[in-house]
Amino acid sequence: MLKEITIEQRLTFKKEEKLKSRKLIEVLFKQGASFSNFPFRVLYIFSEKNIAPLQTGFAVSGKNFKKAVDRNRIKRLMREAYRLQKSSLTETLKKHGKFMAVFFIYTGNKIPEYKEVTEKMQSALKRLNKISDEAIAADT
RNA sequence: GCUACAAACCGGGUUAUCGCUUCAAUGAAAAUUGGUGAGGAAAGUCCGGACAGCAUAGAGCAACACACCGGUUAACAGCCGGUCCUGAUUUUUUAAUUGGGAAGAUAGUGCCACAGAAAAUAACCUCACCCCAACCCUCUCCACAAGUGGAGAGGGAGAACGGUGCAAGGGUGAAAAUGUGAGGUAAGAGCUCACGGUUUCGGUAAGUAAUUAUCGUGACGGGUAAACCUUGUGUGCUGCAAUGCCACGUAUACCAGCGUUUGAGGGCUGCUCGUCCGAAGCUGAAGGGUAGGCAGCAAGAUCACGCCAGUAAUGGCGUGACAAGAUAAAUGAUAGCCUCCCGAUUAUUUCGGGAACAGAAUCCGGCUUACAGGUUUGUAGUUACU
RNA sequence: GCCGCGUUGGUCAAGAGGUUAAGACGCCUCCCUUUCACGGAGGAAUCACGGGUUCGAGUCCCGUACGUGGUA
Repeated sequence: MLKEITIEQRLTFKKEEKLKSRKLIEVLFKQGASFSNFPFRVLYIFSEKNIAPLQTGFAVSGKNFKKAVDRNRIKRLMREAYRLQKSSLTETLKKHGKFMAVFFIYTGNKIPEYKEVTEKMQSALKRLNKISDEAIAADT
């Protein structure tokens, strides 16, 4: 089991997988659906054809964290947790030719521990997985 | 050695695993390999530049900034050295360290609450003297009701008003016309004199100069220019979201105003001028589209070391180095060990917690603010040893 | 990134360098009323913070903190 996972794939987070298009972000904020899973608020939308099946962005409010150092720290933790756990969602999207844009916003007002971020990210991704499954089922 | 102060510098290290940015090589591609990757403040955006556009960057006014002296620089309100004034600290007290200031108040205007006679023209009160009415005393003459009245002369007394002196004094107040003593006077006064104080000008000595010392001469009329202002010097305006190019995409409908050679409007400046564009549209309002890429953009007032000039800031020469370039924005995450700090336990140790301030966005020179801990140097104090 | 503007009771705010810092709404205390409301009397401000100029700063100057606007 363990051997298979390590050989199977590399857990990367490349430039193509980052949500960078200003236009798509605007659409996402205007029309995208959302749910909140404290301390995250997650926005998502099924998009047109794109260079990668899943594009993601991360944000931290400047109101809660005034120092750039703190914002960077939280974004890095979120990115790391996402990178290590996103594989299953990407796989299902790939299989069915779906494209998705997701945005994570940190709404808490304390700098979190890495452990906490991983746990919460896991549950958030699970929920996203469920949503995409439902969407695929509705299509077919 | 310890303590205090000041200056300069450093501001975690290492191993493993998994990632990110960018560059190079290989490859058809996927990718692989190798290099590379935050700061002293990257911060605040407070000054000064470089660079770019605006006409070739022009003129005047306005506006803004600066202001002891010398040096330094690409430039500055910075920095270095010095002079004077003023506050704070310290038993080196005629000193040291440090904070703040220093063009002009004799160019003009304004303001100075309350209190006070008065806040700047010197007025007012008070004071002294002169003039002088009432009044008092004495003498002479006249009248009669016989001790009073009137007139005149002399003397005393000196109110109010007025005149002269206009100086000192006047409970205040942050601030009131140079302080003390003597002379002088009707009373007084820098009115005069002596010793001082502040200061203009001139001479001499020292210094590049600010200035200092000293001599002579004159003056002595508050404060405030971080009030307006005057003088001198400087600044054209806008900023890399500047600017140039490529790609993609749309639509200018309706309304209002101005104008069509008699010149609307525009060229990123508050106004005026000048100048250029403009042979017909322009502006406002409303609406539509795009918000992708490349250049700018990483070799420079660059950094490190050494030598030389200089008190220093800084400059010159030589050698070596190439040292982030992202764009919803990389420079990281986890674990262990070492180092340091705090707490508990304490011969050692062990356990728990923590790792200063803080994250490039066109680039430099400064300033300001934040900063655990450490290193070095200098000065002062103190103690011990030789 | 770059360029601006502001900060006065709980809130909205006025305030030519000069006595004890207007006003409105709200809050608290007391009076009136059987009680509530209305009405009346009174109270509450480190003028964001730290320096400086001045005899004297909410006001003028410098710095800091916080808030806020514009800009492809």
